[in-house]
Amino acid sequence: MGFGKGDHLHLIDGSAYIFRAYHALPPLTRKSDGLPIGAVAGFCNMIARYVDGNGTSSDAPTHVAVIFDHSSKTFRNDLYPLYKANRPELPEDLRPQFPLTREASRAFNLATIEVEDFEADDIIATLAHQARDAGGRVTIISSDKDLMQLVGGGVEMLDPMKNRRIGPDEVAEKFGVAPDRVVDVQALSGDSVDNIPGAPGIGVKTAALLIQEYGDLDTLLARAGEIKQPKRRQVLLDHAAQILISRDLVRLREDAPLPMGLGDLEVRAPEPAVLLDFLTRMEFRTLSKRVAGKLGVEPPAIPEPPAAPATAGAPAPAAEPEAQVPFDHAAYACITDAATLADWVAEIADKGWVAIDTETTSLDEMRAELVGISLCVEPGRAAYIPVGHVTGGGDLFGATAPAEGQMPLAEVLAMLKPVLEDPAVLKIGQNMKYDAKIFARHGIRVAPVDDTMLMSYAMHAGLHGHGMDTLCEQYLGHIPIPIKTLLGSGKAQVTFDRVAVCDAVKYAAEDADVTLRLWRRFKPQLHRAHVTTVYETLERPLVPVLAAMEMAGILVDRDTLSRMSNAFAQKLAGLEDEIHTIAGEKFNVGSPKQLGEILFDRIGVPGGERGKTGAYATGADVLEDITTMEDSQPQAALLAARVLDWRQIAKLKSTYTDALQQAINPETGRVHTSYSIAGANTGRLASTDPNLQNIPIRTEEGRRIREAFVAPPGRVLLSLDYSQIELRILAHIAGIPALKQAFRDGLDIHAMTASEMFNVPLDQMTPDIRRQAKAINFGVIYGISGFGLARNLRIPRAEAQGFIDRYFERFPGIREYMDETIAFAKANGHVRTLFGRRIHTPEINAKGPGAGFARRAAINAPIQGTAADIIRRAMVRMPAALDGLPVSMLLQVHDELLFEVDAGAVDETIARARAVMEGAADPAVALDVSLVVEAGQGPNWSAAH
DNA sequence: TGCGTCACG
DNA sequence: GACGTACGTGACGCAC
Repeated sequence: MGFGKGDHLHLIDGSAYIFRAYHALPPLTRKSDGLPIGAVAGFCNMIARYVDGNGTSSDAPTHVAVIFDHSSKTFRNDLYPLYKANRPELPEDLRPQFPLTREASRAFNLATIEVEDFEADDIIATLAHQARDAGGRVTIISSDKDLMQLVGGGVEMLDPMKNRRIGPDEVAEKFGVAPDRVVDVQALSGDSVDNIPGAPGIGVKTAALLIQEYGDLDTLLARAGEIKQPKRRQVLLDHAAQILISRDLVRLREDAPLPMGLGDLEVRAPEPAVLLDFLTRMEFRTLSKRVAGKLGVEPPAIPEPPAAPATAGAPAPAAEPEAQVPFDHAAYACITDAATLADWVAEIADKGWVAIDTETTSLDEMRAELVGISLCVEPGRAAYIPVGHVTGGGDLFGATAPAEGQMPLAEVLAMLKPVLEDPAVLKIGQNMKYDAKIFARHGIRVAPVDDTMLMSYAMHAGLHGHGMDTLCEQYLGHIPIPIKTLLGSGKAQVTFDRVAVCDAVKYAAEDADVTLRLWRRFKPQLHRAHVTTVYETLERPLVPVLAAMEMAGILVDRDTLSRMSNAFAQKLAGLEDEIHTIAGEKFNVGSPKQLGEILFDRIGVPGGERGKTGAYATGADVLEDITTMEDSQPQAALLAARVLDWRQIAKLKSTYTDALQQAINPETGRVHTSYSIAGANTGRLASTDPNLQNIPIRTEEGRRIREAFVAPPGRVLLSLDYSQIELRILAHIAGIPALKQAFRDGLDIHAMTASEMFNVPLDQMTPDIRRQAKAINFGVIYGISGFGLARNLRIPRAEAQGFIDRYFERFPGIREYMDETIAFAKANGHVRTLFGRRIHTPEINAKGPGAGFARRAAINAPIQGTAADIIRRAMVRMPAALDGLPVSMLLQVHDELLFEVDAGAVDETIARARAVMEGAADPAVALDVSLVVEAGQGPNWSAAH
């Protein structure tokens, strides 16, 4: 018994495991008595996976311990009473699970350590220290950044979720300094989670810079007076004591009194009787069976409680967490013959649902070729049907041949089509719009569908992304096989058809498996989150509508773009020469860094603010200011003016005239964008590849790009857009009588605002006064601040604040709306639109500047989100309303819908589409303000406006 | 890959 | 009283 050179100690951060397990799993209870055991179940699964992993690892530990926090109060509370003071209260159903997790750890025969008055982190630090001194190696199984200070000299970390090793390089990447200086950086930057104060206004990046420059914290504090930036200098001088306390709080103790020595931690196999007894008492059926199988003993019998009554529709949540059915890649089938596929199809039809996923050669659905299809009908049982895999391609000519043993694509599709189109079989996907488009290109109309991405979006917008990897990790506690491991990355990246079939099976089938598990979890949660209506009316029905719009695409005239590109190229060359002459030297005009150095260092323009990277800011607002310095800085003023011209043209050329030509699909001759439904937190769509929601319009030169978006002969483009929809929604939600009346009277709303605020009669309104009022109106929607308005209008801050105060005075209701919205967000962690869409605001109760962002976002979200809901409702109803007319809906630009229609059907289309749009809130919400839609038409998008 | 910049609503 | 600030997006080029 002992520990020395060649030994390898694993230290498992048990407390972190518990919290991870608790949050990853639904609130499960023990069947027989209702004891909450979700966290214990998750904990056991993680430990079981860990033990299994060691069995097959060539780098298995010789010693291992699981470390827990003893209680929430430690010596750090004596150092700083507010330590961890803003931690939320421990959930009621978690506390009783703590002793059970200790018991679980012991049942797996793992040394289990906790020490009064010390955190788990200190015990880990102490053990790591001892093991290192003894000449052994240490792996800390945790992703807690607070442990990163221990890395180095034979100690490394392993992130158990990402299965990623964390060595000195990874620590340096996170903190910007070597592990031995991490404490210094943390002392400066503080930590809002643990309520460590640090130095106000200094984050990790600034802290790392300072430590890099001065070597260590003590030197930095001793020489703080030398710091150039006045704010930083003052902060360090004023808060030295607080920073030193912070260091004591973050520095881990290496002298925790331990109840055992390293030698006592030798790896021991579990005692089957002890472990199975524990699992049996917890009533973990699946895990008991699995563990018994591994240990080669008979699984224990656990009496099955009486079955719950069957419910209609979606299946009830699994009795045990989904994680209890392991993701076992070996259990996934590869379907290569018709008989097997027929069995699967029969089972799908019988079950009434299937999770489905397609593998293709491209993310662009309009160009992607189908490579394989995966199916899953119950957790853990999934299959992959390869149809388009190839072999070869490595030689000079890249010749390939179809991989052997694949069913013909046509036969597979013919067999699947009946279930895919069967109204009684629900097709479940993750981002189904993608798969539906692939199938549509093969003549299959997939319906009905459910989409786990959209379910998550309806429930969790603002909390996290909704991609499969995120959802799987968050809700299933599992990291799916990264696609990169199959395709590689960068230059060496290949398309999915080049992946060996046996590798593809594991990856593809797992995706369908994950999707099905997510669906079983999310489906019953929708109504508990009160977002069933949102999902059923604003998300799910939008999938086929958007798929049709994207497949239709818009006709773009390549010649027009090409001519414009050439003209831009000439103009750019001329401007570039001129700019170089003015500057007196050649430089890259497109480099903000080089431009800044010329303006501020060489020419000597006063001011010049540096950004995060240390380069001067040279944004349009900065350059515009410089153009006004004709008298004092004539050279710089001229240079700035020409650079602004150059930038505008360069933007138009690279982003629009050049890129759009690339985006024209060779088969259809049209441009097909892709809308992300779950991209923007507020409910807005986002357009990508290419983005057709930011085609220029504000300047004359830019607007000409829209002339390249055309209708084919005999047809016209038709644009319908909501007039002032966000201000109308504001008038309704905040209940502003003057604003509502103005909309009823059909007034120019910005002029009315100006008149009301500045006491100018409408018939004496000047464009400049109206412009200011317009900025204030928008400011209100954005969660106005004096600073922001001042910057926008380029007026003194006090004056801007005066405007805002007057606005609140003249339009009572706005202030109340803002206060109530923020209070709601603080109490509930989310805000809602008029149609019930939830937008989470997790930062609203934060301490730092994040709270300011969150407050403004919370004010804006119900307004922007309600507008987004309204146009979604219109879009969902549009196909039925336009049925029979020779028209296609092509694009959505937040408050505008663009159609392509036969010239003879324009009036009828306008009438029907306008009725849908103006009535889109009905009958769910009766708006106090009517919605007004303006229409325009023409041979191209510019003319249609 | 992150940042600065700029296009849109 | 200080903090940093208009809301929501996506794409491009530069510099690392």
